[in-house]
Amino acid sequence: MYVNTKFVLRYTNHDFQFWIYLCKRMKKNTTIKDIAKLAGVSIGTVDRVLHNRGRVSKKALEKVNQALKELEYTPNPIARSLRNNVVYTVQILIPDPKKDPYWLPCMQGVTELIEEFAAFHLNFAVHTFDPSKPQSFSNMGNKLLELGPDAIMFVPLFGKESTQLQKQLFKRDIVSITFNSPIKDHFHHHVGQDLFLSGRVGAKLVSGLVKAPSQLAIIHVEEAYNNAAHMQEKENGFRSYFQEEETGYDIKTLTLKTKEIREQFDKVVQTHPEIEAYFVTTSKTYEVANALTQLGIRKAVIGYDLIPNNVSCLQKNQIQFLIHQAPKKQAYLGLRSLVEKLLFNKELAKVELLPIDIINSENVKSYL
Amino acid sequence: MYVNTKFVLRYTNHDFQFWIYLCKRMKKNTTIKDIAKLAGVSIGTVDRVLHNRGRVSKKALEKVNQALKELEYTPNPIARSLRNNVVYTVQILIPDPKKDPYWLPCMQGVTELIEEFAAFHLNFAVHTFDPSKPQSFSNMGNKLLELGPDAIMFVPLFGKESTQLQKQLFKRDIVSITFNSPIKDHFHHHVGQDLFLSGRVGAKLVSGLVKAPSQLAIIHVEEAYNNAAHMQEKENGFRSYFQEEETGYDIKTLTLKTKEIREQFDKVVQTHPEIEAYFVTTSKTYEVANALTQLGIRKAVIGYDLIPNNVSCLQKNQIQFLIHQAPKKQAYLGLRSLVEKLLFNKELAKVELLPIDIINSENVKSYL
DNA sequence: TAAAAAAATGTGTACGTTAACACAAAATTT
DNA sequence: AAATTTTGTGTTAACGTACACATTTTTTTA
Repeated sequence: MYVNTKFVLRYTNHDFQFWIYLCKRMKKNTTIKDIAKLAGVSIGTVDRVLHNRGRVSKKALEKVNQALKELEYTPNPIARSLRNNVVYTVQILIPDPKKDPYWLPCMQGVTELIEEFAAFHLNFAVHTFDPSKPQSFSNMGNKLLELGPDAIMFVPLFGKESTQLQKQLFKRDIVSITFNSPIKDHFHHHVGQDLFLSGRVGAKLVSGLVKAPSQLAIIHVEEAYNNAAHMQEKENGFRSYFQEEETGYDIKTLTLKTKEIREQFDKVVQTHPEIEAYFVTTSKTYEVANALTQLGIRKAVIGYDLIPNNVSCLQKNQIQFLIHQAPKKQAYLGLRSLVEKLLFNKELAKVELLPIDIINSENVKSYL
Repeated sequence: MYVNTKFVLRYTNHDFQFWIYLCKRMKKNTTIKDIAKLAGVSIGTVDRVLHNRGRVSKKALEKVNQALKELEYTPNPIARSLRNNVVYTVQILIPDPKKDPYWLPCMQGVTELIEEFAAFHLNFAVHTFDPSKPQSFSNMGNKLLELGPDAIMFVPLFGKESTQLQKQLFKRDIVSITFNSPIKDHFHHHVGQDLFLSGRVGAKLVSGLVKAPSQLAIIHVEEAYNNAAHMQEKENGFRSYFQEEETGYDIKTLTLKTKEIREQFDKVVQTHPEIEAYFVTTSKTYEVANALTQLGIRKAVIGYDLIPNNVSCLQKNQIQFLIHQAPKKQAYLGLRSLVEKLLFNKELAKVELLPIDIINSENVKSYL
């Protein structure tokens, strides 16, 4: 990232790669002053070149550019931030954690980042929307646009509405990043997980717990909002594993509605007693686990997310594995990328995929 | 951490906790100037009070302290760092990655951190020692002491030698942090994993793969260096799980020597064909997996660390699970804590325990 | 009581970047 | 040709902290 400090990375056994690295970094920080001196102009002129502020003769421009090239100048972000009275505003839009506890960790991730960058001139505001109402998302999105922030991070829970917001942001040159839910037309930046791969991870876990031949079920729990794409990716991954790696498993896909989940699931168990393992593609995993427990049936259950209900089932061994989507980490890293873009002009990655954490009753403590 | 910036954390539904947070943070940064003004003295006097440099009258001292209390002053680390000509030196001592690939990621973690803090006045030097020679550790340790660094991070691979180094560091008031290998007498700071818990995680994974009644084996691979404590903690955790949570499993503990591992292990398989699962407490897990493959036997194998040999076995399904000790993350976080202590006087945690990552053939890609 | 010494306090400058400002030279317009 | 605008350039004052040095005040000594 920023190279402008003196340091030594020594490698006792003279590993060459590390020596090169060392040498490259050991040079003294070049400042705007050095550039000015070498180019034979004043620092004011250098600054005008650096910021494209015009009022520079062709001759001076060339000399400065030459000097810049020779000395590999990188601005000192510390000095810049100290001097700069520019206060960047970052708006954050996430689903209301009160409607779905899954989003609570995002708040924590955001808070953590804010504290970390407290020394810089940044202005954050967190806004929430109702995850069951696309209209709520659109409304808040428009409000944020009116505030004219320098950057926005949001959860693109609704495909159409998100794309629309994205277009507006693009038009206004507002840097943006999304996290958690993937968005189809991504000419933008995103932090998330490879959902297809996470489906495969679930499949592998199931195949370890339940030996072939066996009947498996994928359970989609339909939320009020449409995260069908999300669930479908997981299903595709899950199925791909069994198609490519193992034989002897038969897989059913069942879709349940959140509100009638108990009745519907009881029916599933009655009509398909042969199902040995359930792979639930949402954080509603505990619903399946609880239903099975009440029916007095022990089957393998694998699902998503460390929300309290799921963790509780995990610890009672009613769920064998959970896949952790790490919302806190996603929010933290997304916001961090955004801030580093603003402050240090660090390039934003198109997509940043986080590791897929496997959680069981034992390591769960170490993640909370 | 540092509170001195203006920002707003708004929570649309007026969650009170977040409002309080917001209010607390919204106040303007107080500077040394504000203090001076309120106390009716010059900034020089305030500075002398802040740094206990003496030459301040009792009256002035009181006034300044009063002002400091009233305005909740926190120094701006940015400005401090810009001004400060103090260059902190940080020495790092880790086992030579050429002798054991496990340590290579540490180098990467260190490098990453160095780049991140490039804008500050820091001076890093990485040194290595031979993980099979305690003498090598002691020698390098003494050399580092002579260099008189401001902080040291090291891997306390050898108990006795590490404690000795620790004492010297303590005597000289050098901030230090250890990582990866736990050290017994820890009046110091440490980043690592709960090894007992990681043993339990392994046990839980085994119990999912192999149904009771069944025979299990814990394999310790003795390294040239003594990490017996390390392995013992994992064994204790492993056994505790089966004592407390499940019945019907019989567990054998076997200790093999690295050099004669093949012959020794073949004997184990011959004399104990009933063993259904192997829990290997070191990164030499691939040795067990390879031996089993050559003998044409399929058993459950669970072990430690994402070194290339292990990953390769994992992908060929010769190892079912690996527990990731995240050496890169450990090195990165340890060094980061150290640096933040030096630059921002942030308090060092006594112990920082990282999550215990479970890796299978599918999610392994997302960790590399 | 004056001079010298000691103590207390204030001032100025630097860190590197940024941008307003001043000023001269060149290019236009009147 | 004079007046005005445009353009190019250098100077300087912040941002907040830290410390050397200058200055003032107080105390001690002769």
